[in-house]
This record gives sequence, C-alpha cells and structure tokens, in this order.
Amino acid sequence: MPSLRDRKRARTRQALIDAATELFERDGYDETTIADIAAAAEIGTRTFFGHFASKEELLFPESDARVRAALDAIASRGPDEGPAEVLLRALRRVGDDSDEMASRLAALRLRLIRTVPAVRGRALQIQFEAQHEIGRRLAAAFPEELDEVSAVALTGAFVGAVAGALQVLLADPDQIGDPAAVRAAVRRATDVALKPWLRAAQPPG
Amino acid sequence: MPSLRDRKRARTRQALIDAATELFERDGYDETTIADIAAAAEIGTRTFFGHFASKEELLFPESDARVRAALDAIASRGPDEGPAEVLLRALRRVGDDSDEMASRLAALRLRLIRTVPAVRGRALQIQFEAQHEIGRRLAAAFPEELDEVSAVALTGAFVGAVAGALQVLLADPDQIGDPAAVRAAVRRATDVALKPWLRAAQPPG
DNA sequence: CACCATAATCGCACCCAGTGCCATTTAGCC
DNA sequence: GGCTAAATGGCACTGGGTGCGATTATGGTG
Repeated sequence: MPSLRDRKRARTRQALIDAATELFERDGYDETTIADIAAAAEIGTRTFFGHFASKEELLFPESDARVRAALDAIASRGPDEGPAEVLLRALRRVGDDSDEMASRLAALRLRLIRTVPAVRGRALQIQFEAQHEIGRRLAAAFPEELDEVSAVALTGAFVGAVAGALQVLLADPDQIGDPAAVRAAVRRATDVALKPWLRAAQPPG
Repeated sequence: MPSLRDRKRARTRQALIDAATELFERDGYDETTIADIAAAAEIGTRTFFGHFASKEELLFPESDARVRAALDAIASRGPDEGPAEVLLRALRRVGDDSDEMASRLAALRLRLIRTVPAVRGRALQIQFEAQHEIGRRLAAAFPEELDEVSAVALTGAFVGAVAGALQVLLADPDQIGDPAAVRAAVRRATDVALKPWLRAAQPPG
C-alpha cells in the first residue's frame, strides 16, 4: 500500500502535470517556463526537478507503464502466435487502455509533438528505447525464429510503419479527432510492415 | 562559382567542425562548450550561431546532401523497379558515397549517438524528417501502387528496420569497425522489412 | 576608383534549463 | 519521543541560445 509520503508525492506530481497542461494550452510550450509551472503548482522551482528530469518529461508521464503493458503482452504469448501476432496484440493493448484521444494531455501532446522540436525529439527517443526493449524481449520469446538483430529490425519496421502512418494522418488537423481514420491508417501500416509474417487472418482491430 | 565570401564562409564552417571534432574527442561532448569551440576556431562565440543553429548540428553537417542523394535515387527509378527496389538503391547510394567508417567525424558521431542523449535525439529527428520526405517522394513516384500513408509507412518500416539492426550491432563496440558484419545486418534488416515487396532477386549488396 | 547595399562579425546584456550545495522540514519507524 | 531518511527549496552558478546594435568586410555599379 502506498504510504502517506507516496500519496503526497503523487499528488504533487499530478498537480505539476495539471498546471503544465493548463499553461501549455493557454500560453504555449516555449512561452511557459518551469518557474511558471512550479509556481502554479505551488512548489519551489528547485523542487520541480525532484519530480521530472526535464520540461519535456511532463508530457510523457506514463510512458513506462505503456512499455510495460507491451512487454506483458509479449510475455503472455499464446501457443500458436508468431512474432507478428504478438506485436499486434501489444499494439492493441497499448492503444486501448488509454483514453488517448479523450485525454486532454494526450491531445496536447500530439499537438506539441507536431509543433515543438524539443518535444518531438523526446518522443522519438522514448519510442526508440521502447522499440529496442520490445525487440529484445521478442527475440527472447522466439529464440528459434529470431536472433536479436532480426527481432529489433522487425520491431523497428513495425513501429516505424505505424509512426510514419500516424504522422502523415495527424499532419492533417481535420482527421485528428477521427478514430475510424486512425484505425484504418494503423491497419494499413501494420499490413505494410507485417504482411509476410502473419500466420493467419488478422482479426479486425 | 562560389564567391570569395562563400569560400571564406565555408572555410570558417569547416574550421568549426574540425575544432569541435578535436575537442569532442579530447574532452568529451558535454565537457566542451560552444565558447571553447569558437575560441579554437578563432571566431567570436556569438558568430558560432551564424554557422550552426545548435551544438548538435556540428555533428550532422552533410545531412541535407544525404537526403538529396536518396531523393535523387528515387527520382531516377528504372522502368521495372518497384518501391522496394528504389529504397534499396537509395540506401546503397547513401551508404556508399560516404567515407563513413573511414571518416573521423562519422566515427565520433556514432559514438556520441550511443552515449549522449541530446545527440541521439537530434539524430532521430533528422532520420524522422528524412523518412517523411522520402516517403512522400515515393508516393509521388508510384501513384498507382502507393497512397501517402502506405508510402510513409513503408519507408518507416524500411528505415526503422535498418536503424534497429544497426543499433543492436553497433551497441557492441567490437563490431563497429567490421564492414562485413554491418552489411550482413543491413541485409537481414532489409529482408525483414521488404520481403513481400521485392519483385525479383535482390542483387548482393 | 568611389560608393552603396548587403552580409558577416562579435561584444553585451539577457533569458531559461538544469545542477550542486546546504539548511530546514516532514514522514516513517522503533 | 527520538532517530533516520527523504522531500523541500533557497542560492549561486554554468551553459545554450537570442536580440540588439555597432563595426567591418565584400560584391556590384556607375
């Protein structure tokens, strides 16, 4: 059970995220300083860095949990699943358990990834690390089929395809709120990347 | 023809790159300040930013030319080449016309991409932008076969696979200097990403 | 050659992200 | 209640990066 200390810490953390969301939306990312955010959350500027290592980190508060969910999906592979099926299941898991488009932070994040280079850079780094981790686990889960180079290459292809497709789609502001279009684009991307790897028909996703 | 002004400018630019290479190797990336680099190249600190927009940019001086080479490879598609063949040719072009492993800067860059987050972030961003641009051109070159989403997804898969494979390979310091191992890994990555897209046997590359 | 527009140089003051240090407070635990 | 460990936050400081404005060098033109 979380101690009082932990709960307090979590509350402060959330207050920082909320304050930052508010300020980023109102004034813009670059125009908001860390001092502003800390003041709005009623903590000292110095203390901010005890909760987040950098300004960008505020926008990716749950990235660890996402990666863990994907890794779990790999760990629980079914008996007749190949690497591609496992990756698809992991993707569905990651995409589902989030309110994603519904969440205010997620929408803000998408906009800032498109418009602020520093945020995009951080997003790409997180994606890259996740991809590497997933690839290594995938190699471990399919030792006879995949060496590590191929596993990370496969994961890179998968993630790269999905990211590329989403990038094109979300560049058009109209389609951002359209879940059907997003699903269609993701479907096309996974088809492109995984076509030869699928053992059976892909269930509609 | 380049004017005197242009040549002078180019010389200063090169002097900055050389000075930075020297200092990064000797003292490390984080330990070298922009003031140090400017002083070593005998210009004012302020003038540095007239040549490079940031410290990281010093390590990617020719990235534009690389992208242009890849785009040229796409533009000059042969009559019976599909998207996959074009991408492979572009990759070979980009990989070849560089002294890559031979160049001191390239070796330094590889090391810093692995070890310095800021540099890795910049590298990923450059890769991402190049990928988008290439994907768009690919869609334009194959209008009946590829819509833009699929084209960028395919490019993303291709680039992601190669980058992932190289990342795994180059994480091992022993293999960095081994061109045969690198070629083998790239081959495996492109196989993973493009298998279903190749129309004919892939020439050894 | 003289002259002017343009672009490079660079010093200065400035802002902000992020760190190290240290004193003070606060929660957890016996 | 009293000890330990962690959180807090003030302060000074470094380093990347920008805006401004003065000075100087270059290219083109009559």
